[in-house]
Amino acid sequence: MLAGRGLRATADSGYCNITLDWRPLAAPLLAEIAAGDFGTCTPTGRRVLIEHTSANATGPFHMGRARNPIIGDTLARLLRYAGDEVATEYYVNDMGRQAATLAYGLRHFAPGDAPKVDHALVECYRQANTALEEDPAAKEAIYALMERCEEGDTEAADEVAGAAEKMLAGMRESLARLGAEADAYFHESALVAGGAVNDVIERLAQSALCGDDDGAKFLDLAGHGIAGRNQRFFFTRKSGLSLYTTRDVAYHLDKFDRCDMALNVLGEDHKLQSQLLSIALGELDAPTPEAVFYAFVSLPGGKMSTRAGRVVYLDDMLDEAQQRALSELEQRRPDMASAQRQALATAIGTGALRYNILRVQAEKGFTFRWQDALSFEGDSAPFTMYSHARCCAILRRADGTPGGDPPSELHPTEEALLRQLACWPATVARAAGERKLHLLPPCAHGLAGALNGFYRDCPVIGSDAEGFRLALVDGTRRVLADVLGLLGVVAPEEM
RNA sequence: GGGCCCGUAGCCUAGCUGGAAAGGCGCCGGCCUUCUAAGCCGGAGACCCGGGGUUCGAAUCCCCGCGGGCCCGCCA
Repeated sequence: MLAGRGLRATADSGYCNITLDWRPLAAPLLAEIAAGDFGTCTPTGRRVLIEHTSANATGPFHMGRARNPIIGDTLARLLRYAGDEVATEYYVNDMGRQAATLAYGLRHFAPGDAPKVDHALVECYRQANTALEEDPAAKEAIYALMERCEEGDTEAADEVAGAAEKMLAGMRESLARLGAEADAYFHESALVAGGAVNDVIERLAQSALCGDDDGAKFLDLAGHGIAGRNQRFFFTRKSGLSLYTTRDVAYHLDKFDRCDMALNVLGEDHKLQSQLLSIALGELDAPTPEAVFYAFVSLPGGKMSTRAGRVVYLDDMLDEAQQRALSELEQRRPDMASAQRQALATAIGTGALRYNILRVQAEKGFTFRWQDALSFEGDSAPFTMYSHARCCAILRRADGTPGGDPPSELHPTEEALLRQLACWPATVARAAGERKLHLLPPCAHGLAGALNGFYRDCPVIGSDAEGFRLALVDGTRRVLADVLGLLGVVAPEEM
């Protein structure tokens, strides 16, 4: 693209700076963007299965857990854009102790009076948990329920799975609000019922690393560089029943029948578990999943704790953000129809939340503060959305057609905008290749900022370079819409 | 006790395959009769946690500390 075009090199204080002449580059670049697949890659044909969220159905999402679906969903959008065939999946833990505890709670305690089902049912779970700790009879009942599930007792399995399903229904509403519902929900109970877990146990038992401690089977991982001396990875209890990771092995074997690559979005507390999973899969000569880990979100007073009542729920955060967007719109756009205003406020609120989470590198923890989370200025989703709406406003009002030669000399803000646009494919490639979602927001912000500068200095409609500038605005609009799309943020035509 | 992650202006973050420290919030001062001011322009503010080492050159790589997070169950 650069061949035969203007390039100028200068020496400045020991550095060799190369200056591009953007004028001859402008038309080809804008034509490429207008063609519609700028930044997208050629299809790879690779089937990627992204597992995200998979939170146990024990209560509503809080902001700490909300990082998972936002990262997972965005990763899916990004890899799809970059050419992969992507499916997302939520692994539903509908057996095991927590699910059995919830089932016990539903049977013995009354739900709270919150209108949303997960918020109401968490009361049952809380009380059941207290009973589990303080009442030996309750503990016995819960463990009995759990074991009956694993032994294939369908009545018990239905009760426990049903309880999880009720709670999950509420949680899924929250995911839908975020725009981060998974494509499929895979139930852990299906693995036990189908015999897949027993297969895994039999196969692992044949491993050279297999050991036995009073009937409980384990893999001896001394040779695998696992932390701590004498590390043993148990895959059955002495009763012969499976453990969580055993079932996870079965789940991954199932996944690999359906995909070429498995990508898991996990909290950093799952690092060791994930490592054990991979070793076990390796023992079975199966592929291993790739993981994206994220650090936890804390509150100014310390970590989030449901028990201590120090939590910020995702639903409350969304309500607050959308409410705030709505009152902003009421002030700024009294002319807008109220249904449209409502829809826009929803988009702005959820967009702002997603953007704020995605801005921070996954492996860095951060402290949640309402005032930061609700800031709609500067480096935020609304900033970029607003620039997109500006592009649309210009295009809506213009009569001319986009296209044509650039002016004899590009304005610095035109050049800056072209430069931002030109970076997009490389940003996509790197973000997708390195699974670095945090590269996307700065790209959106940079593009929006460049558009705003151009908007101030370069009149479009009625200018001598109207055709060219319309093409520039339209190109910006397209790329802006794509970045926002990857972030899961609506790109509004009006704001 | 051991393992992994993080530590950059008052605050939140980028930069970390080594080569001119970047953006936002907040603060100070300007800009709406011109395509939407959720915007734009200007200013103040950082010896990049500390100490060694490698290098012509370190926020970036190595070692030792300090501070914070996470993990180390026949739980999930």
